[in-house]
Amino acid sequence: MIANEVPLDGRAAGLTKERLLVVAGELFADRGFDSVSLRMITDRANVNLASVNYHFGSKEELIGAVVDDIVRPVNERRLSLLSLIDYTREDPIRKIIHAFIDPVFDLSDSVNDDNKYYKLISRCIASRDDRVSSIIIKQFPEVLAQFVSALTKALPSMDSNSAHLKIMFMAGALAHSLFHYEN
Amino acid sequence: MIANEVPLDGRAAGLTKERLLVVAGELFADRGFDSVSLRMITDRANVNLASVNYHFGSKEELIGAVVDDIVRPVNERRLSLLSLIDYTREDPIRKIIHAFIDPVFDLSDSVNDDNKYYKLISRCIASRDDRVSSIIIKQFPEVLAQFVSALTKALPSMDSNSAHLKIMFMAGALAHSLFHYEN
DNA sequence: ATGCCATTCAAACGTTTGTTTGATTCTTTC
DNA sequence: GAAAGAATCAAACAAACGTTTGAATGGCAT
Repeated sequence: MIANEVPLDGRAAGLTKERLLVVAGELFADRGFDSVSLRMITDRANVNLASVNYHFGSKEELIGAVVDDIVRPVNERRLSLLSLIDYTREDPIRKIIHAFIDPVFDLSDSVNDDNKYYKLISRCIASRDDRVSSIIIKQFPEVLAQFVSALTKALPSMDSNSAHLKIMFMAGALAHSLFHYEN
Repeated sequence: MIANEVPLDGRAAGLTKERLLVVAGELFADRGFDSVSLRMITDRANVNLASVNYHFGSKEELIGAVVDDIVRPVNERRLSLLSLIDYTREDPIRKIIHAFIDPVFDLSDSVNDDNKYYKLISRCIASRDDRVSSIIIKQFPEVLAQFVSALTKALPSMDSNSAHLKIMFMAGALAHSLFHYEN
């Protein structure tokens, strides 16, 4: 009576959907998005091949879900840290840099087996693949703009083009460091 | 009589082989190695599909040939510049850095249409794809070792692990800058 | 127990992939 | 000019891809 027309989404455990996200993330991290087939993913996850299209619609949307799951919390934490900066106090630039970099390393080790998230994030940053970048591009321009704005606020003499380049440079160095990080 | 059993390799012009290398390089730079099919390449090059396997043996070996053509001269110039450094004079570190970076920009503009070589080199550096890295890995460890050695020579207080990381960091920043460089 | 609905499953779909084949064309050598 | 060999071509190959289908399964409310 109270709620009979409620959708009741998370019906039956939802184990396979979650397992797909985890396994797909591991494989994408290790081999890239193109080289990993749905059959590799479903075999390793011990689920049926069709479940990818059932739960996500397509491989492309699976990639989007995996990437989004990883990138979103990092970017949210970045903006959160950035908003806390007091530009009247000392060394705001150092704090800006930390606001960009630290959230990547805040991922708990249990979730980051074999540096999975490091590899995955760096694959996203380094990718010029239209499908991936169009997914990340939804979030990153906002983040980029905020950091450019923060940098010009901390260094009024710097124009925004220059700030833009410096943030990208930092992102690239970070991505590469993550990508080739071992042990 | 003089030479009847001589192989005479470079027989008929070899136009298609060269055209394959050029076109494949352009496409690999823009879309990555996996996403480009042999049919894309041969169509754009106006050659027959089978010519790839005829001239190179396989797609993998074509990738190897394309990458090698681009990376080899850059690395050779790097080592050449590095060997010229006089460590008793001023600012050897700056020269080491320039020895690593400058050769990338020495590529003539005519060969580097649409930043093709920038994108391609950065794809190689950023790639964890086994096929590509196993090709580059043949050259790069030597280059890396030489630069680590140079850096520890210029900065005796630095251990080789640290030097190693710094070179990789520089390579990553360079790759990312090249990759997202427009105009 | 029955009907309902979300989920899982094996099997097949049509494409596209890299590769191979056998005939044909062109160039070179004697 | 004839024989030989390298290079090109259209066509087909098997394998792998993402996706779709229709039946089987499971739990839940009635």
